[in-house]
Amino acid sequence: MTELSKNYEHSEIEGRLFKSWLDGAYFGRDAGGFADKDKAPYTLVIPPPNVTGVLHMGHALNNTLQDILTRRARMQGHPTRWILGTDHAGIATQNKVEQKLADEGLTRFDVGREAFVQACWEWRSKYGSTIIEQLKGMGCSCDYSDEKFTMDPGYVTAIRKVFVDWFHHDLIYKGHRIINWCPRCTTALADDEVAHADETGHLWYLRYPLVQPVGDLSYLVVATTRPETMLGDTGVAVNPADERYSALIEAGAQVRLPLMDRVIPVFADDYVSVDFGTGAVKVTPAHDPNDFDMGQRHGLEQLNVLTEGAMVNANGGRFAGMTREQAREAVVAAFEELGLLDHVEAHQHAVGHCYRCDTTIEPWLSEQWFVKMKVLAEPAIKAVRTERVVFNPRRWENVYFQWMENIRDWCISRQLWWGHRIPVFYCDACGWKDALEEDLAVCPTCGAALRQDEDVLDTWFSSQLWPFATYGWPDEPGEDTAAKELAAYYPTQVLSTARDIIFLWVARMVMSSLYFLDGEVPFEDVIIHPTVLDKHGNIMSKSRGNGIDPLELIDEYGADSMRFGLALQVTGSQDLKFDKEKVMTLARNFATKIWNASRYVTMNLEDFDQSAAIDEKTGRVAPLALTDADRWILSRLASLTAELGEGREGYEFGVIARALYSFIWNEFCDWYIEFSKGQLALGGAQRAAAQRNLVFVLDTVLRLLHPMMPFITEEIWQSIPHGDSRPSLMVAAWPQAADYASLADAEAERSVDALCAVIGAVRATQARYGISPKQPLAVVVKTTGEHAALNAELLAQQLPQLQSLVRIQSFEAAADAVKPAQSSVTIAAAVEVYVVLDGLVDFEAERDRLIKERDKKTAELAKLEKKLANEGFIAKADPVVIEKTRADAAELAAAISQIEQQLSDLD
RNA sequence: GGGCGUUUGGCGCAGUGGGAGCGCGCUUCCUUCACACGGAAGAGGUCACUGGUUCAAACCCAGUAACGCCCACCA
Repeated sequence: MTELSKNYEHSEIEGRLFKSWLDGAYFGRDAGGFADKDKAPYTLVIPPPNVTGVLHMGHALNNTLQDILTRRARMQGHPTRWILGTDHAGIATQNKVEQKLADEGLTRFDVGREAFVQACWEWRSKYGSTIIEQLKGMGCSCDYSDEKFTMDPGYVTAIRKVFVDWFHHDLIYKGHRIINWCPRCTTALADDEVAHADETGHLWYLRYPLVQPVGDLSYLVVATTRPETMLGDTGVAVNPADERYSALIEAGAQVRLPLMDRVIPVFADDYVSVDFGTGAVKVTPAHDPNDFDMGQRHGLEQLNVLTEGAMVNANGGRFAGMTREQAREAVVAAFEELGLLDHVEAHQHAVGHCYRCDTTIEPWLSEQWFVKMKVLAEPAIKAVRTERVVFNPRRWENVYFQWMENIRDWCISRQLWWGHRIPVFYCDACGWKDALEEDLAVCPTCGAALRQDEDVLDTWFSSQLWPFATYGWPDEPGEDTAAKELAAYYPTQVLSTARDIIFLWVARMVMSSLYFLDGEVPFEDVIIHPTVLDKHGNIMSKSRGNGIDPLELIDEYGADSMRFGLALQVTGSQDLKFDKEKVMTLARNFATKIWNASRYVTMNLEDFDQSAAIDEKTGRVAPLALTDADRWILSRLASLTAELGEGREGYEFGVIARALYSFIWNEFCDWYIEFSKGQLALGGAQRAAAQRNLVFVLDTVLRLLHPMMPFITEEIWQSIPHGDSRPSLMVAAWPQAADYASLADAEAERSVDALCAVIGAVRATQARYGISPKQPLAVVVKTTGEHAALNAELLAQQLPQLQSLVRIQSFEAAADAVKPAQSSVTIAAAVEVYVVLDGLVDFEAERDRLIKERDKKTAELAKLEKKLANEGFIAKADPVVIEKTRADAAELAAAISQIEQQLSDLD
């Protein structure tokens, strides 16, 4: 047992305690030997942070929540494991390494694929564990002894098994089509990796001359937001029902494409809407997905005019070599020069951007690998419909359904070097090709050298296997370790993550798990946590410069305060506006309060007889309900343990944090500690009981608070004589509500409520008349209501507690007490409190106050009487409510007549 | 164009049918032996608006408005 220092210094304790937890091996499944093997296991997988990642507020929140769940489950005795690891993060990591090369004036092509991949591995070993260290700084109780990585050898095996299986079941195929292309990353992206943003651009109206005039028409006007793509136009489309153009269709009209001098057909297609633009659409099959479809339907040529870096290629004639931005300007200028620019309008439209580098996406025609999603999605939809997987809050299920029900094939190939290379092998000699789980050098049919596909897989393709690949699935031949682990610990209990990866990640884990693990779901619950916004409600972003660095918060306020501050603000429906000053001050003050309350407890234990307080069965200090104050705080503690819900109620982090805050501050500190001062001063049995209860209540709340504030609770817990033999609070037993239920005590609560009312009345009287708190006062209390006689007795017994809070000259409590002369009156729920003011105050002020009080109560009474006069209320309301209303009205009426009486007494 | 969320005292937020709460800030008082990152007493709100259901609505229903987020191939 150590003495608690005068001030709470988070920086002094955090590192030391974390090390002691590591040394105790509490982060593993058996919690250093303290887990209860008979209990159900509890497992969650961390959303693997990118190796390029540094802790941001979203991580701070998400990992706080996961650690709360993990620590609570561990204390409840469940064999608990929070599986840790990182994601290789294809594009992000490749960008970092390319940037490093660029600093040396090199590109990846200069060093070659092999050396580049090697450089990525080196980068990862150098920087990839940054975020892991930051998680430790937060106090996260992940299983650090077995860290996973999405490119571990076992993970590679998993990837290849998945790919080969889907390939052989025709769920993976290669297709030539328009995909989202990032010209800066020079790779394809999946649809959900494209972020759309509304931008104000232009709608350019271009004139395309007809080869042969038809009627009055010598040219067509088409509207476009991307004039540079006209270089690749191979048709112009109109709606078949559009009468303006029906003559053109009948005549089989053609236009001569300006600048390119190419003759292209005018045709009719239902896709074209009559009322947008001019009703005539330029068709660029190689650069627009809709145009691609129309091109397919009408046999148009697909003319690619852009390079992979989004420069105009040789097909672009004299515009070749320009960037797409330059080409846009040049094309518009050329049209203007030719008198073919009809007009320009401002136009708002959504533009796609790369989610990794924000570059404008180019729809681009290329050969890519796709996964057929419909077949996979169906069982995944069903798993959520049947509540085998439950989202919290439930409304996110709608988002999931909406996407899953409209799912499109998933483009999984990336033109990168860092990642899982697509395991498809080709024989150029005989045309053989196949997907293989093991590399193969020569063709099995003709013996020629094989060539492996150049592309790598989308990072999310590997992430989707995370919940089971981290168990070592699939087993190496001859081993069944993973199978055993999965049988014992799969599915995991909960996955906590941000909403923006519901599609990218959550949905895909459900699909792949159902497919590869015999219909098993990857997790039972999904927590979609709020988004952390700045205090004005804006998304935190680099460009806004409004981000808050969690590391600074930890440094300045401590990890516990950050965790508590975040947890406190988690509610089901609302995003989290993070006002650093307010939240962190609140949380830090709370930590200080707990620290000081604990110091108070330890400072009053010099003669504590622990052995007399130990419960033989548990070996821990047990409570002793001696005084009403003792019985009251124990009863309140019983309520608290019941309030911290089990199961999904345990996801109500804000509710739990608030319950703990208000119990500790407003009940334990504000009242019980104050009451205890009187008891301690009395010595004997009262003192002993107070000591036991202070230790017991503090012990219990530290346990309850530990998942949210692990460091400070551990530090204090190590310093108080709770009697528990466990070496760490991390592995101490969770207070079960059932074990505390017998402490509930309605009578004690009533008694202390009355006492608090008396104290409140005296304090208010002092404040009102400017009487010094040091001035001892004569106080008479008349108890009223149902338990008047008993309450009078109970109050009289609490004189020591009363005296710890207010200076008393004399005290009397009785059901038939009489108001002393020259006294003020305060009427509360079950008591009328008279404070003798003889010679202390000006009674005119007391008169004014009483009149105000009377008027207020009269107004309240009128409200209740109106209600009671309402026939509907009497006929239909719950009898209990009616009874309560009647009682309240009677009480008010009595109070008013009391006040009237006092007013006349003043005369 | 669809969908979702939010709207409660100056600020940030709780509160899912029976007398409006918390923290910060504000006013007044108090540095006595846990804590001034504290204690005590106060002031401050027609719970966005309109209509409906109900004996009773911040809470349920319908609609409106503002703000925010997500999804969507109209050039």
